[in-house]
Amino acid sequence: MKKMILIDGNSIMFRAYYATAYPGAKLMQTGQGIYTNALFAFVGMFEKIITEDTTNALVAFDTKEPTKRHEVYKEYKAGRIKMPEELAMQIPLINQYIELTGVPIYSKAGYEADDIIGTMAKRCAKDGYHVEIYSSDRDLLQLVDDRITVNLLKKGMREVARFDPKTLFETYQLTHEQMIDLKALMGDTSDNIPGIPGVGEKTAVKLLQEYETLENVLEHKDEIKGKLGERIKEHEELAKLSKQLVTIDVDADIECQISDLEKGEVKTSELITFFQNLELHVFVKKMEEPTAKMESWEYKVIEDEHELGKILKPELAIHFELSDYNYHKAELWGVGITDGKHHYFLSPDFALTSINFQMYLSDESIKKFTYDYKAAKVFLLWQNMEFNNVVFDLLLSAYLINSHLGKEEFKRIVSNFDYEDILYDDVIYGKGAKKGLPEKEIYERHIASKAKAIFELRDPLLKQLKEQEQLHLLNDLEIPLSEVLAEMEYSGLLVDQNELKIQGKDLKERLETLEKEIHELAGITFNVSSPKQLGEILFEKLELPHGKKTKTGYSTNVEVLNDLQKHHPIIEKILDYRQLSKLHSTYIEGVRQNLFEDGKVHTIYMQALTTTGRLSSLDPNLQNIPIRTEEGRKIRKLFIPEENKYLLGSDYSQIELRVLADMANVKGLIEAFNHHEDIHTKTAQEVFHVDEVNSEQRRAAKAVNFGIIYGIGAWSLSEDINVTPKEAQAFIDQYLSIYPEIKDYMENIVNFAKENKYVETIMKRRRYIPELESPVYTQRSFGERTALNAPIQGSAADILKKAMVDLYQYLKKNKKQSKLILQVHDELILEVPESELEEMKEVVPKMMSKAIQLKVELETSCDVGTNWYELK
DNA sequence: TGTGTCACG
DNA sequence: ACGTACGTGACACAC
Repeated sequence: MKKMILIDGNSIMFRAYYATAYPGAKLMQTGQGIYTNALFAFVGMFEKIITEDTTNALVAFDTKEPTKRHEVYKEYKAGRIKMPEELAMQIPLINQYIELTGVPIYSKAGYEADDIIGTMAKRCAKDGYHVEIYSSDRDLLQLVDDRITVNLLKKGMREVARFDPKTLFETYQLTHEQMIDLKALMGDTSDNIPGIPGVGEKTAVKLLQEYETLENVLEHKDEIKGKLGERIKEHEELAKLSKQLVTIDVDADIECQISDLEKGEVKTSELITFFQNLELHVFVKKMEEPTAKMESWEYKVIEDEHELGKILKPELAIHFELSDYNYHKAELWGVGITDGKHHYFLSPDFALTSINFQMYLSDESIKKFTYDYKAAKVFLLWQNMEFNNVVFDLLLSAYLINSHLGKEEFKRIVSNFDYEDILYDDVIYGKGAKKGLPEKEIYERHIASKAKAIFELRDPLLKQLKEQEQLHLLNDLEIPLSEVLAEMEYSGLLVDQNELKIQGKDLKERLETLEKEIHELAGITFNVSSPKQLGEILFEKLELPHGKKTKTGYSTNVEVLNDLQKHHPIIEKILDYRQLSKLHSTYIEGVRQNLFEDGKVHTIYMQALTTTGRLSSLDPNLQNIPIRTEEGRKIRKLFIPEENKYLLGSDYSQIELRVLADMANVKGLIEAFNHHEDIHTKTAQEVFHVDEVNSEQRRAAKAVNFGIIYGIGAWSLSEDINVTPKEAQAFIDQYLSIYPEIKDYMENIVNFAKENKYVETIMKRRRYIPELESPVYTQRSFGERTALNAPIQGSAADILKKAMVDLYQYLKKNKKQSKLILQVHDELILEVPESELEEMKEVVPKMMSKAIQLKVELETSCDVGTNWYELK
């Protein structure tokens, strides 16, 4: 039988909006602040309804105009809350989406979507179609018959309840005709339909089971006893009016024809662009799947040394496809190679055993292009192979052009440069537990296609880098840094396994004791690690005064707990428990899980991830090892140098403030720094007009100095230094009058950002700030703070990176055994043999200080120890 | 998978 | 009326 799908657009749209706009939810938005939550949920539902084999369908919408129902009953739908602005803004998007799917849309002034659906349903059923209606409005159940099925969306939108005459009767013990009378009797608050006051669903069903129809109920009204009978007699007219209102018009005067309901072609490429623009990437991925790319190019599988020998030459793009993001333990899935004209695939076995290939990759005089040089280089180091003289890295280049791209996957990066001949990794390999290799031809081609993309994007990206004056940044900073980081990661950091065991055992025991004590004090056992359970115990069972609440319950963070210390002895224990369990699970267990057979941890420095230009570290994160509390700091004893070596650490003193002093040309700061004054004390002296600064004053001055770097606000500063927002504001004003150049800088940089849509660092690293154009205040304010902070944080990152490259080259040139092993944003840690200790104590801090020439000196400190704990 | 929490610069 | 400092990563829990 021919199938016709009729969709109640309004009803589904509302359901889509409210499914994702529950109280406290943060509505989904694009970077520009366009709301997309309703669209997102609508598409999800729509895709389930409209499938590839749908041939006939219609989406019906209401219009704003009054309807016939308003004419007979002016209170119709009165009191209904206005459509939220956030939803109204999405209606054009939803319409646009439907149009792109090829499904016809219809609406007509004076008619509700219900009436359009009712009328078309009957017409189609008469014409021999089987009709499937989709809505979340139970009113439509009156349309059910042998040829019309109504599907009601359930709450989570995950499933639908399907009603045909049989299931309808099973569910309500009523026929479809009786559904109308049911509503007429009980009314409907959401549409402001009165029904008979005092009659609800239960009573209405009972009446209909006895008398079958509303008319028959009214006819026999005198038989009905008691209050109910009185009410029916009294409100007979209301019931009749209600019936008129709830009856769907199945013969509406609409010019929509069955022939108009043919589904058109999906406008695939436009739809992809639509989703891309609205940052709904999940749907973009789904679209890519069935639209396999035009196979307008061929690749060749290279299987022997002879063939390989013929294709190896300078300036090939080479892509190593690895099974896992953690390349220290990943396996190779294949290698893609291209010279721009011919494209090749190498199997993992061949690539890793070929002598020709090994020689080629390690050759320092042959230039190569790749994507994620560091990943390939480290992977190959584990295979005892080298990868040298890479002069173009697609990942790093894209990251420099727009630092937001670094977080994206290969496909999304290249598609940003309008290169579309690439599929998503998810689509090829699956994801999560299901990740694996598909058919040979599919993944070989995918891997070769990546090499092709690297090659073809090289020229345009280099051109753009040149225009943005960033070639230096790529060639002399990021690519050399990849080599430095590769060696650091591969070298790894040795862990004292005995210390790990001792600290682990100690922490475990103390945690068990604390847990028991906490349970005793609470008078009940519960999971102390569960913020939910803890909140209930503290604020309901123990009735402690609760502070702020979170989305899901009571807040139990350190701040809240500290304020509760005096109320109950349990709090101190909980704070201890929290601290120790953090140390145990994140650091002791974290390190243990990431230990390699060589007794070391091999972190991964993400070189193209942060939007500011900093590195980040993972598996394990070695950039957040505790130091602020003595208890936590002991974790640093786990990390030791190799035998007969020392750890040497050197860090910049207040590099970000110095960068600010330089970039904003702040006379007062420059002078203070160059006289080696304590900058916070100096600031306090100026701000408070005193010679002798007390610790409170210094703390406040320090908070402002920091706050300035983050794009300070009076409110947050007041929280930080415990004064009223007004006092904090006065404090900031005073600060800015002492350092007027900072005030100018703040204004200038925000204006620059608004004009150019980006800000840049000393070394021309860019960060685009789309939030500045957002209509949403919080987004825009965030953009302004970012404009202030990114150049400072980013320049400091540039400088340390430069120092790393300089130092690495020095060590290499002078054939030193000392090597860099850690970078923590403003400090470097090296492993140094005793014989080089004295030299390195000189060289390392000096190279860091001289990495760049600023208007202020870059001071550095230097410490040596036999474990990380001993540094500083 | 999202949330709360907390470790670092 | 509203928000309420920049940049990260990891863990446990709850759904």
